[in-house]
Amino acid sequence: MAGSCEISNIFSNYISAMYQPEEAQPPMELLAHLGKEDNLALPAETTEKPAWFSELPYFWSKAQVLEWISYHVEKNKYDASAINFSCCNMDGYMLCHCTPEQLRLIFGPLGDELYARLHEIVSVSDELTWIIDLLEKEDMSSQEIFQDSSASELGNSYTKESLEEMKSTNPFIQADFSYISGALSPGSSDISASGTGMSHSPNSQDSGGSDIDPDPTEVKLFSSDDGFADYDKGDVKHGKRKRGRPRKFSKENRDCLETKKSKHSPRGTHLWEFIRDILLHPELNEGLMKWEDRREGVFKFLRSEAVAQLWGQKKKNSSMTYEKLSRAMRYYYKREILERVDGRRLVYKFGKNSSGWKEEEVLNRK
DNA sequence: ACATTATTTCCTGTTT
DNA sequence: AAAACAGGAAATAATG
Repeated sequence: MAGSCEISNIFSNYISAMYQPEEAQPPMELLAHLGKEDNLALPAETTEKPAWFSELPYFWSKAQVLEWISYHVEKNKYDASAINFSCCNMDGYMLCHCTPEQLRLIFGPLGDELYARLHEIVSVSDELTWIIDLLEKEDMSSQEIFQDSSASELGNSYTKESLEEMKSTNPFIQADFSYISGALSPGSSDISASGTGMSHSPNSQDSGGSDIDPDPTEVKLFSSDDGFADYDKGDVKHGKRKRGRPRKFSKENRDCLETKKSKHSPRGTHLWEFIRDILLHPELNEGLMKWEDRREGVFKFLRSEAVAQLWGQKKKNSSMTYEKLSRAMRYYYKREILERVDGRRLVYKFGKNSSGWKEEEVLNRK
């Protein structure tokens, strides 16, 4: 009941929240707990989610960037007429690479605020993913993590400061970024640093697709008392599971029905887009996949099971495997979203019906 | 309520 | 022998 248990739940919640871009569960609630029960007033006015709400700034589209800017203009009661909006034609990736000076140039005094808020999100996400990493990789429960000396230091300082701060400044942080950097779980031994992308996995074997990842059935990210418990969970070993997509647990949606989602298939919801986005952000993908031929759109899975786990997390399906993911990939051949590359294991190629991966396209934003 | 789309799951067989 | 690859078949979730 006390600390550790709670923290474990908090993280479970947080993680599940992050891996689920559509269903918004206000993270403030969780953060408030971290901050010791309720010492912070919740800026509850988050009934509706902006488009940038659920994604990592790197992946914001131009429209999302604009929305984000508008949000801060409003919030700061800033005089928008002073802003040259023709200069705001950038996507999240570009935005993230702006210096404070550049932002100040475009947005005036608001530029500093924007820079601060932006990097708050980014840095917090990095730290969060570090912890998530530990949870996954070591197959530890979060209690264990927080009892672990070094981890608890990090965990605590981080929960207290960054989370609290970020909460007070940006209530919307609940990014989907985690799907990229969340399970960068390197080897099964090297826990050093991963969230910010430092180590280049030296092992890019030629055919060892399934490395490090712990047994998929062992991944227990979600604690059991929160509605995620009964969710199929793939009893892969014992009884046979039913065929087809795992059934959705539909509880847990009590009053959040008021926030109706208008967009049906938001960007990044398809497997090939997910794969593409990993490829497009090598600084975050920590050796999950790599381009074999950037021009031609040929790529390779380096850590196939890890990618599958990530995909599973995004889809809230803890029993995803590369085998199943690859079946979906093979269906893309017929639709020409992918082209066949035979003879080369774990290698695929984007087809004419895929988009957004070519260098030109990337440079011209999404 | 029904149809379609995009997977997800399972399986058997083949190839590397 | 262990992974991947191939696809067929069927199930399921979300959408239209």
